[in-house]
Parts: sequence; C-alpha cells; structure tokens
Amino acid sequence: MSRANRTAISPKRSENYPEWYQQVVRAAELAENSPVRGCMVIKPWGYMLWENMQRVLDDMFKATGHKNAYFPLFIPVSYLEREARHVEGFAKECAVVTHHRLEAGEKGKLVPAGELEEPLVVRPTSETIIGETFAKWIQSYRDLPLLINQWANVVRWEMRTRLFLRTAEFLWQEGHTAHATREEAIEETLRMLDVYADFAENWMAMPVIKGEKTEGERFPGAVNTYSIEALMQDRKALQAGTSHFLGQNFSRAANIAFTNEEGNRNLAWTTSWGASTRLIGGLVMTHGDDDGLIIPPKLAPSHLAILPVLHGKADRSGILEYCNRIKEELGATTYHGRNLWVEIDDRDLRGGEKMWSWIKKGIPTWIEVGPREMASKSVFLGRRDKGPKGRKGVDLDEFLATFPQVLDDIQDNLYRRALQFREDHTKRLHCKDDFYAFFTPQNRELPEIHGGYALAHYSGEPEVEEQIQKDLSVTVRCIPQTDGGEPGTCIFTGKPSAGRVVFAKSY
RNA sequence: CGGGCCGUAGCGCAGCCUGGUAGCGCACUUGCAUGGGGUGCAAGGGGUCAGGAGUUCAAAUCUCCUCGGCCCGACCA
Repeated sequence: MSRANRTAISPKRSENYPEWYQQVVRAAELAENSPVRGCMVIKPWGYMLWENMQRVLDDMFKATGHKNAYFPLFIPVSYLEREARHVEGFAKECAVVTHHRLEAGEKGKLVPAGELEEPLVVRPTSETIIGETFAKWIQSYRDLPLLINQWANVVRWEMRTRLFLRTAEFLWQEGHTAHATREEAIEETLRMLDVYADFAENWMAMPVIKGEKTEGERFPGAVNTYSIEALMQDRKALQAGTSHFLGQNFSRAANIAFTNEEGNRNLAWTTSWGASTRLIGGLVMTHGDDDGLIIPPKLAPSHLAILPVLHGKADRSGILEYCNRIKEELGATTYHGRNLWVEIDDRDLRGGEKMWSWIKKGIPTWIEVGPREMASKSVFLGRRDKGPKGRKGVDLDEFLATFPQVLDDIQDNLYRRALQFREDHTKRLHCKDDFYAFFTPQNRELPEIHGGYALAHYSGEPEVEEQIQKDLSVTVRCIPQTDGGEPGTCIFTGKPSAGRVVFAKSY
C-alpha cells in the first residue's frame, strides 16, 4: 500500500473490528495486558484520560450533594449472603481470600497458611458493606438523605476479558444513597442517570439513550435498573453507566432503619449507581478511526502538540522560543474548568513520524512550527477530526485567539458525527422477519459489521427475550425514557405494547 | 466453562504438513547523510520458538497436558 493512503492502524475497522480495537488501545498507549490474567496496566496517557473523567464526574457528584468516602476492599462472605438475588448475581465471579500469610514450602515456594475463620471476598461491588455501614450511620430521618460516593477498584472474575471493556479488576465509582421515601430514592436514581447522560454527551461527545432495563438485565438485588446505552462503530451497544433503585432490599438485608417524625421505625430506600473505566473503551469505539484514537478535547490529556521543525540551518533556538511563547500563552488559558495543556514535542524524530505518533494517540490538535511559520507569524494546524490532509496555515494571533473555539468545534463535530452514525444505524422495525434480517450477517462464516439499534414494539414476555438472545445474541438494551410510550403491537407476540424498546447486540 | 482459531525478537509474520537446534519486515543501537505524510545507506544488538512432559540420535516442527490471546455460546459494568 502506498504511504499516502496507508492507515496507521491495521487491520481497519471494516476488516477486523476487535483486532482494530486492541491495536488502537496499544498504539494510543492507553493500556496493555499484564502478567495477571484479565488485568491491565493503564499507561500514563490512558490514566490521564481517566483522571479527567474522574474529575468531571466527581464535580458533578459534588454539585448534586454527594460526598466521597472509602470502604474496605474485603467483604466478609456472610455480608454477601444477606441479599439472596445479590448472592446469585455475584457468587460465580468473586475472588476469595482464604488465608492471611505465606510460609516457605519446598524448593523456595511460598504456600498459603493461616486460614481465615471467615473467607473474605474482594469486592465485586460494595452494596453490602456500605449497607452495613449505613445501618450504623442512620438512626433518624434527620440523617437522611445520605449521599455517598466511593472511587475504588473492584474485581469480577470474568471469563472473557477485553482491555477496558471487561477486565477482572477495574476502576470505577459507586454512588450509594439512602432516603426516607421511595419517591426520593427514585428521583435520586433518575437524577444520577441524567448526570451520566450529561457526562457522556457533553464531555465524551458520545450520544446515549437513557432507559430502564428489563427484568433479565437488572442488577442483582435491584428493583429497577436504568442505564445509558451508546452505539459503538461495530453497531453493538455499550452500557456506559447504570443507576439502580434498590427499593428496601438492601435496607432489609442490612437493617438500614430510621425513626421518622412520628417516632415510627422505617426501612430506608436506597440507590446505587456506577460508571467505570469501561467508559474509555466506549470513547475508543465511538470516535476512533483507522488512524487510531480520537479524544474529545474536553477530556483530552493534552489539547495541543507543538511539533517544532528543527533541521538543517534552521534557527533552532528561535523556533523553540516561538513554540514556548505559544505554549505559555495557551497554557494560561482556561478551557472548560482547567488550563489548556500543551506539549512541545522536540524529540529527535522525523516530522512525519512524530505527527503520526500524536495522531494515533488521538490528540485533538497539533501544529507544526518551522522557519516558514516564524517568517509569516503563523502556525500549520492539524485537527484530529479532519485528518492529516486537512492541515492548514493559520495566522498566529488568530490561532491564539480562536484556539478554544477550534477545540469546541472539534468537540461538537465529534458529537454530531457520532449522533449521525447512531441515526444511520437505528431502524424502526415492524415485523419479526425484518428484525431477524436486521440482525443476521450476510456472511455467516466471517460476519461483517451489521445490525444496530432496532426500535420495535415488545409486549414484555421474558421468553421472547430469551429466544432472540438464543437466536441472534440480541437483547433489549433498554426501555427508552424518551419514546413517550406510543402504543402499538408487539412484533413477536402480536399482543399490545406500551411502547418501542431498544434492541441490539451488546458488549 | 463448552466449540473454533491462535501463541516463533518490542510489534506483525514465515518456517511446522514432509523433525537436522531459527529467519523476514517494521521497531531498537551506532555512524553518516537527511528532515514540513511516517527517510536513505552502512554496521550492530536482541529469541530457553508461551510453559511442562513425552516420542526420537535429533523437536519451533510429532503427541499429551497446562497457561495466555481472539471469535462464537453461556455470563457480565
């Protein structure tokens, strides 16, 4: 392939999507596999991205009245046992600590010793231990609502893992709240769903559908589960955040009770909600292209790479000084809550090679600065959303004055592009045959990218969901909040349906 | 955990069928020349061929087991 139309990532998305994903994560230096099965090493570029996500989400949680706290990594097995459906849901994927020391064995081996009286589970989620704590903290209605969030790592011993999308250990936040009334708790559940949707759309530039999960997809122990669902470029849905109304299930299990104004003892109503490093996987698959990652400016670890063109008899120090002035001026500029971050890349590499390394990492913009720019007081600006062919010279003063708008324009462009993609691959389907055709690849041996979101009427029988999952690996992603409940007829059973639901293959 | 494919230098691969103890491209190191789309020439470094056991005079190559990766299924943020 000629250099001019070679892509930085191979295979391309259209050739082998899962492999493309792995290659982007590697090429962008987000993360790599570790010696520990199913666990990843998050590299600095990936971790900075996560820190930005954390910061923004954390601000949103604080703005809605939540406070951070930290609870133990280890949970006594007996805690988990208290809520029957919760046990069922998590028992199979728990890492269990049974010993508390190592002793020297044969041939220098270390063997576990000192068996624990009660095994400890490495938290897969913290409802039980936080519930136990809440029970102590809450005595009176005056202690409510209790609005807590925790940033933590959790472990779920998954059978199949993929970097960021599903790893045995992952980073997340889990919010846990307790309320005096059912209504208040439901309100909280939906408020946090809105926070996630706001974050996804306005920060990640990732359009999402908000909705309620069907019974089969519900969090173990929840009364209702809500999620935001994003459509990836292989047209599979990604659950990008969840919010659960837990009713009084966990209050009953942990005895989270309070005395109300009338002096009566009541069980609290609780919620929990979480978003994880999986969001990074979603970002890769929403915006990435065949040249690598594309990071929305509002979350980018770095907004601008300055690539000085230093060669031959060029005025090296003059150019570097010119670059430094740009860096200093932009670095003092606030952009959506933090200062612009600018890097001068003066590595001794060829220009093209250097440029491509930043393209693969997904930096929103880069400028090349050499003698020509110096002479004409300009910069040669590249935008990641437009690709290397779209670079152009811009007057320096104009560049400095408009740079934040350029970033906003990229942010908007990424969102519009992703929204367009979703609309292009969302179909309203009116019969079962069309539904099956929509989700069946032309080539069964080597399935091409197919499907998308199917909006169809569904009367709610769990057996129907089981059947289509068996036939097509398609599930109900959610019952969308937005669809106003236009009634119709279920395309599977012919029974009345209250509204269309969203079907898709999913991660 | 079931079915399929795969594991050879940092990355991508050839060699395996028809055993004779390792090769290619990119990357890396050094030098020179270069230098605005991923450079050229030259000289180098790096692999217990995923791990273990077996068959054999001899195993990357054949057999078995284990581990890891990807896809499909089950499960799942």
